Amino acid sequence: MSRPDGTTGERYNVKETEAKWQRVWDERRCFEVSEDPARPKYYVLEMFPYPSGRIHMGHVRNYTLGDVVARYKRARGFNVLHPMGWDAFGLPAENAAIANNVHPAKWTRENIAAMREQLKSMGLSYDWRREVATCEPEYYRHEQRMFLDFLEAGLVYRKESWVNWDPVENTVLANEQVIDGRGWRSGALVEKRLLSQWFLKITDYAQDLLDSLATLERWPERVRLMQENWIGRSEGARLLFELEGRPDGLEVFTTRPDTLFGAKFVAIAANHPLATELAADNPALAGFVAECNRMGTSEAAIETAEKKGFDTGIRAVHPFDPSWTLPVYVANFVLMDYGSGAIFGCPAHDQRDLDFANKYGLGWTQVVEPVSGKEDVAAAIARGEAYAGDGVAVNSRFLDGLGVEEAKAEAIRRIEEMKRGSRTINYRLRDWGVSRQRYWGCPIPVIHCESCGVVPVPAAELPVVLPEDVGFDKPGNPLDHHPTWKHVACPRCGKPARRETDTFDTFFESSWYFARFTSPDRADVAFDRAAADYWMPVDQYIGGIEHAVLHLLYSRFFTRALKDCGYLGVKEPFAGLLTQGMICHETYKSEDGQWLYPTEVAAGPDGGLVHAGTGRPASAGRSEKMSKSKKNVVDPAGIIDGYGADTARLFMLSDSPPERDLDWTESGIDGAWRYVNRLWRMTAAAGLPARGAAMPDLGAEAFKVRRLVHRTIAQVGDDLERFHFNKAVARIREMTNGLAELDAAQADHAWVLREGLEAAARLIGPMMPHLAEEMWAMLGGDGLLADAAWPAAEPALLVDDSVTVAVQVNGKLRATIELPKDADSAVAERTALAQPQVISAMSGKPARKVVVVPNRIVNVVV
RNA sequence: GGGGGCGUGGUGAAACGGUAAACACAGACGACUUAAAAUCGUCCGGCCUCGGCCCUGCGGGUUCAAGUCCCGCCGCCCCCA
Repeated sequence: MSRPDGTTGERYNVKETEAKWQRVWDERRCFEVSEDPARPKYYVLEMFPYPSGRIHMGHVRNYTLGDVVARYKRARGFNVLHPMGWDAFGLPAENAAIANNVHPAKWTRENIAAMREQLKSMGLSYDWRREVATCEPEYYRHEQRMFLDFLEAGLVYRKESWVNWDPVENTVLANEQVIDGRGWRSGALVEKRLLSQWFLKITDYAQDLLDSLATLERWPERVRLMQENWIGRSEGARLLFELEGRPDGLEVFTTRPDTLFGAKFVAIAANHPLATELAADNPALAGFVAECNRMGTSEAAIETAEKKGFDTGIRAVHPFDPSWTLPVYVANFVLMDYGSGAIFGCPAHDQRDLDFANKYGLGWTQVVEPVSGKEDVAAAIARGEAYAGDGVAVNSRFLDGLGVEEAKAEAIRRIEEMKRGSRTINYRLRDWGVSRQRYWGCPIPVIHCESCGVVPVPAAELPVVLPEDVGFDKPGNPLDHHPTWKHVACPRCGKPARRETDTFDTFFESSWYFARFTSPDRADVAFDRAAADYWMPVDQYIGGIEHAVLHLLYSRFFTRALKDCGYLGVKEPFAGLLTQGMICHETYKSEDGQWLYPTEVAAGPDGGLVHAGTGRPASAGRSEKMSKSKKNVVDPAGIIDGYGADTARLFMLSDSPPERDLDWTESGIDGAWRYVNRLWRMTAAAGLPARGAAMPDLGAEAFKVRRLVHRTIAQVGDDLERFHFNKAVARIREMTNGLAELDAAQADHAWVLREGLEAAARLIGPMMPHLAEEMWAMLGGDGLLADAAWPAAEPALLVDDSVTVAVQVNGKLRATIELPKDADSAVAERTALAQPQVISAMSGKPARKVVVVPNRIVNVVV
């Protein structure tokens, strides 16, 4: 396939043209915006990138989608805010520092500069004046202030807590950063450790975060579902089991109080205070506890592990029967942070409890009888399957005969009556641990004093600037090793004290950046309230589905917290959300099974694939998400350099809907490239009448195409409103095919061709802005296309005066007929029945019924 | 195990319950060319007795009409366990 070769004349010179228009937009400050109460605002935001140093195809797709929306809304008259920035703190910078002996700050800033240039080569309509980088004190000083305000507002607390410890990264991981018991980045097996940590009270907002999901109508249903599941509200009861021979009781959480009479044991978490106490003088138990602590804290890890327990010898008294006692086990499947860290086990109706009871010979009693009576609970239990379904209480004294829900209510009522517990709502969501034992992050602005305890850094002393003179030669946190930084005087008593050396989880920075873009220059406050009130919420947020839970949930929480602390006026940050699919590519392997880059593979002489360097055979595997590890990546820089930004953008939009995965193919990009050139050639070809020339009388052919042009204008607008970019592209191509049929030598054709090309330029404007601008200039358009209004279709041309109506006999297509639009049903029926194919299909039988859907179909039933 | 989604030509995909496969990619043939590339044109789900018949993972159902709605399977993907 040919690539731009720089020749002038008949060829479209992409490089020069794209650079030219980028320069013009820049010089004329086309995309710089400010608040304008007179105009409707529209805030489009793409998830800001981590500055790894190079953009990848996922970025190209993400930012193309955002740019189409931004440019389209601008053409529609909105005051569009479209900013870009850098999620600049994080581990890779420290890893690079260790590996290459380069300071994280330098590494990050250089990466930002390189990526900024790459983004600029895409021709994105950002207001670059608003660029922020989260690693700069000008940015993070505000979040230090927020933290102090949250502290003040009671939204922050510090506690000793069991954490997921990644032994490779030497840091704490959030539960959601632990996948299958391993660190999400390092892949190392996660351990449990007890550390003093800062927590944000996201659980205070659990109910509102859940309830408000219903208001997020322009969010994908599945993202809302994922958040709902993540928050994990469950209703149940807390109840007290007294312990024989001990003054204290054991508080147990259960969602199934109706199964209390099926209880066979009580189990507590390995790090439950009672377990800790008992382990102190019981080495065997201490050993068991230690074993449990080596396991990850994730629910999945616990679920897949073999159920194990340790009998403490203590007996718990059944709340409904003082003479009935149950053994108390320490069990590895009970979570300290869920509920109260203690459960009672009902083997007949809970799978985990049954597994456990079978292992330790604890027996079972059926207390729920399935209503249908078809299922044999005893037989199922014999097979090792607990019955967790609905039914009626049995063997349960005063609960007998009640349905599961009624029995739950009655059990709770009795428990409350006895003052042994109460109804509770429990959430799976836990408070957000934000402390990280890392250097390249925002310092947590507190000071630890021997006499005063934890003292917040006074607001006037912010920001606590991350020192840059640190070394990475020792393991652990360089802030700890810094000779002077952490030594300060206590702000309260003046005695020597030390700074907190932990930094914030980097999800902290990304939880408010969207609002910072509304007033990035304000040094004194995080947000100019008027600007934030004007622009927020983000009207359309676009990014990867991988952030469906974490980033989006933290941002929703943060926005609420900021609202409650007087920073913002809204509680939901993102009114609309579009989650784009991944970019996939075929994978390749050499004959010895090594992954190969697509550029290392070539077509062999016999039609198969070969390794381009060695000529040895290679093989292609299925298309998978582009990843460095599988080498199935294509560098966007090379594509943009070779084909231009417009070609890359077009390909990103044309073949698949945005939320679906996109297969990157060489032939696909070639196809996009050919179309870019086709449009340019059609425009460059001579013979068009002057702009604004009066419309001549149009012949049938010209009129037909003109109608196509106007229909396309209308449809593309609809498609873009709904983010059906692939359909918009298809329709524009269809229109182009129509325009190509015109003969510019005929005056009426030429006139329609000019109108059609102008329309094409305007319609492709959001998608291929450079080509559009060039076409607009060639066609003699006024000013910049970037500033031009979206075209309007002539309504009269959108209605056809005749329509093709399908004729079916018994639901099978037999003929199509041309009818005047809105023809009378009787006319339609008569015409349909007169069709020879219809008559023959009816084979002489009378029509029993004729269904006429005007302008669409006639169905004859015989 | 629970929840959600998807399943349409060789491929990516279109299709308010109303003419399945628009628009592309790949492929085949032709025109232009000394030739190639580019470009332009024609064909392109299957079967076929050329009149038709069958086609949206499989099996049922609702409807005048089902890719679309309902039920049950099978397969794949995602999330949670």
